Amino acid sequence: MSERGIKPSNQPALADFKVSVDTVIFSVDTQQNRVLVLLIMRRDDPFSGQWSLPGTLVRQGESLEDAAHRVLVEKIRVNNLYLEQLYTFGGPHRDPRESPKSFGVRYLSVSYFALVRFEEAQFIAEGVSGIAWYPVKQIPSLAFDHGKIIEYGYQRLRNKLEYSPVAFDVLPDVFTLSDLYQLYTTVLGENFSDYSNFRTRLLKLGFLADTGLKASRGAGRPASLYRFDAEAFAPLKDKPLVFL
Amino acid sequence: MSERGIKPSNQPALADFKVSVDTVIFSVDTQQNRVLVLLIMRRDDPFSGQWSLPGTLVRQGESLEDAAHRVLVEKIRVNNLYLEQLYTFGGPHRDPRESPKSFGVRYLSVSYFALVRFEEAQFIAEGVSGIAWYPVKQIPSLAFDHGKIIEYGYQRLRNKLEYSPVAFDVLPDVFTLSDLYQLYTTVLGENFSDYSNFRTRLLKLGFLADTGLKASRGAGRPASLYRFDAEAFAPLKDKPLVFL
DNA sequence: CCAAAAGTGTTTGAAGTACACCCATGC
DNA sequence: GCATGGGTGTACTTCAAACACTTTTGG
Repeated sequence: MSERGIKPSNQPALADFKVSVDTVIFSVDTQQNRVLVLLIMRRDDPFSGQWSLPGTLVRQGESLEDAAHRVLVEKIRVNNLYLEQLYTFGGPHRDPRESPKSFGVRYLSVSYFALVRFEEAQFIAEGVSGIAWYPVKQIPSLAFDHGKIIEYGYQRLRNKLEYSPVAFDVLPDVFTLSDLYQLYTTVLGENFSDYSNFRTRLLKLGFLADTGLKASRGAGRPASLYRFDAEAFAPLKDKPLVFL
Repeated sequence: MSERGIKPSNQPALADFKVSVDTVIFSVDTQQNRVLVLLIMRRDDPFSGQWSLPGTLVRQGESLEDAAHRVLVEKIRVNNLYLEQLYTFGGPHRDPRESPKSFGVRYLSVSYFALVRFEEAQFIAEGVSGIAWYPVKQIPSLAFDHGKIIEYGYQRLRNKLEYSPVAFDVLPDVFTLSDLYQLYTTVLGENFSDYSNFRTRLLKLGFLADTGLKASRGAGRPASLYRFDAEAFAPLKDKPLVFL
């Protein structure tokens, strides 16, 4: 922002960019203990036939968030998800289209981080070809630097779980405390806390409302169903709230 | 990244971008209890004559970090600072140069967050006109959306202080425990902890090495000088380390 | 000797850790 | 009744908050 719009001829040439918005969409299958990422099979060059993150190039008059939402709604048909900006990858040579033939155009990617409820997740990829959920532990080789973006996003997911209520964007509206615990162990690993202590701490925080309903799942005592109470949580926002 | 390089005519037009890198550089004057931001007076349009963040437009073949460093080294002559990416602001109409006349070119800003030691900070702005340190509490009206970027950066600074050792990127190599405490109160406010408790906690963490030297500053008992021991800190990296 | 700044110690209560144990259901 | 998963309680330890007190300097 410190150079002139019309550049004097003695100034080095500015780079021209196309900007893509690529989103790492996570979902968690607590039953099978897996964190999932939504991938899309590319149909066009470059990297045609390879898996990649869902994304698009930003159009005229469109904001970054708009572009992200456009892909989510039009292409993947996802609504109501948690979305936040992740990181911007902008080095040269990250896109093979950056050849001299294309007049030196650079491709920059603003990545986003998103979470979907697993219930909704299931029928997103269903039947449609060229779109699939992959476990984070088994991501195939991806187009561009999308592998790196996923790693970065996964790191963010683990961090966020510890100090923010993102868990409730992944869980269904109504859930049991073991669902919640399962989610945490799936993402964070086994050794973060004892179930009993996790339970007491979370309930003491006071933003889990008991619905009075019970969930009976095969054998064992039926579990109480809880709902996340956003209002009760509000005062705790910005506090150094620790779930771990 | 999901559209073709050569767009079919039935596709909506992609936006063309220039990308700027703008850096919020913080320093902390613990003596005067002030957090400072480095600002630059713009000489060119748009916003000529207004204060702004140091930044530049990315050139051909240059990475984002490269561009950030170029400004820091060439224009501001700062070396050895902590630097990390902050956020990317890319909505349309954030730059007045985005007129129809300029063929719809958009301006996107990737912002960075940086910290300088106050010792070095002082002589950066010294004598040179059009460059100055402003207390965060008294930032004037800025060019573009730079005011918003600073707010975002200041938030980051406060967060980072609580869980990462950025303090030692701001303090001199060798410092007293009250220097450290001063830094924290300056940024976080008075009520975060008692000096005596702060002291015990920090020393117990074990990454502050006593140099054996003493600092005598006027009246009062001389203070021990400490040095940040990066090796001793390494194992604590990524841990939910809390300074607060 | 007194003020100023650095550094130590003690008391108290809250919170986390690691368990052992009781409860309700399906088969 | 017994295996299975849900839920409660307790003893132990660690840690943070508050504050009183000692030490070393300059004047």
